[in-house]
Amino acid sequence: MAVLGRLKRLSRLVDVETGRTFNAHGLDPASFDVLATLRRSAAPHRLTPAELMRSSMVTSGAITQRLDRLEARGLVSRSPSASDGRSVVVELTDEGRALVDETLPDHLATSEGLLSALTEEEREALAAGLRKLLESLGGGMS
Amino acid sequence: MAVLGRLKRLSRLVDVETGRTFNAHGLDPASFDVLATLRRSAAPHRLTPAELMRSSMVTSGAITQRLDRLEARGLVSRSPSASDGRSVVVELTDEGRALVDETLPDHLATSEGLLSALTEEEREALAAGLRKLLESLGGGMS
DNA sequence: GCAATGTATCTCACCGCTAAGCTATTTAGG
DNA sequence: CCTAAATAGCTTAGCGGTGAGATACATTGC
Repeated sequence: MAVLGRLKRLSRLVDVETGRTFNAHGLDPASFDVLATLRRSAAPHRLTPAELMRSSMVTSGAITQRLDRLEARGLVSRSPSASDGRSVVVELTDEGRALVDETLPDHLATSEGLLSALTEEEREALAAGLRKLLESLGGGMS
Repeated sequence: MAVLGRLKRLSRLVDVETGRTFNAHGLDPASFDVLATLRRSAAPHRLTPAELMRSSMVTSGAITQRLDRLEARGLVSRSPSASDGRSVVVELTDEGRALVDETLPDHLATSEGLLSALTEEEREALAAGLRKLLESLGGGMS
């Protein structure tokens, strides 16, 4: 049972630490989440709000508002989908790509730092346990 | 690196699942957190807002508002501290104690269910990894 | 074809938290 | 003493999220 409590506390600590990195680049975790998801997608880094929503596990309303903010800052663009009249295509602007490319290395370094207490073996054991739990809960894409 | 992503997703899933249990008893996670912390404290289940704040890792403003809600529902009482004029003593009412006692078994069952995919050995490995990480991050009380 | 259902996105009211700042009280130092 | 700093709790503005619902378009089955 101590497992779930630790999981929660650790997740919170990780959020705080990674959030610091994002702030240093003028981003908040939610914005970085969207930008990084777009960046990870195949060039030309275009996704629909629905895809972003599934990736981020937030509601459609949250995605709309995140995109509003990012679009207002010129980091992403929204344009109507050619193939589906209900849909929208979200794309990283040059500025958005530059910002996420500048932030990502720092974020990776922060992540690495957070795990530095564990040996490679321990990390794998932890990752395996987490994956198994995620799979059992149908959390998708482990 | 997959570790941190899984950690976050799993933590979120756990929040959703445990939240369902709390809702079934007319509680939200934040309220249950306070009630359960009070219940865990030695009889007569009294703590100060500052103690609750440290236990829950939220800001003082959040505790004030949680207590406002709980007090309005008659689940806790607030009275001035006899020994420190700045301080307040929060205490479970009979009704609050009854509600948390009714909810706790369900919560434990839910928690157990969430971990049911793991063997005892796997749980211990996971717990050990999480504890080591928490310690390395100075998260306190592992 | 067309009605019924489903899907994609956005809108809006509400909610809980944070961060900053307030008041009141306690503690520490000159 | 008595001021200065620390601590306890509360207030409030603002933020990002949810959940319900609206709108528009797409798909399915008759």
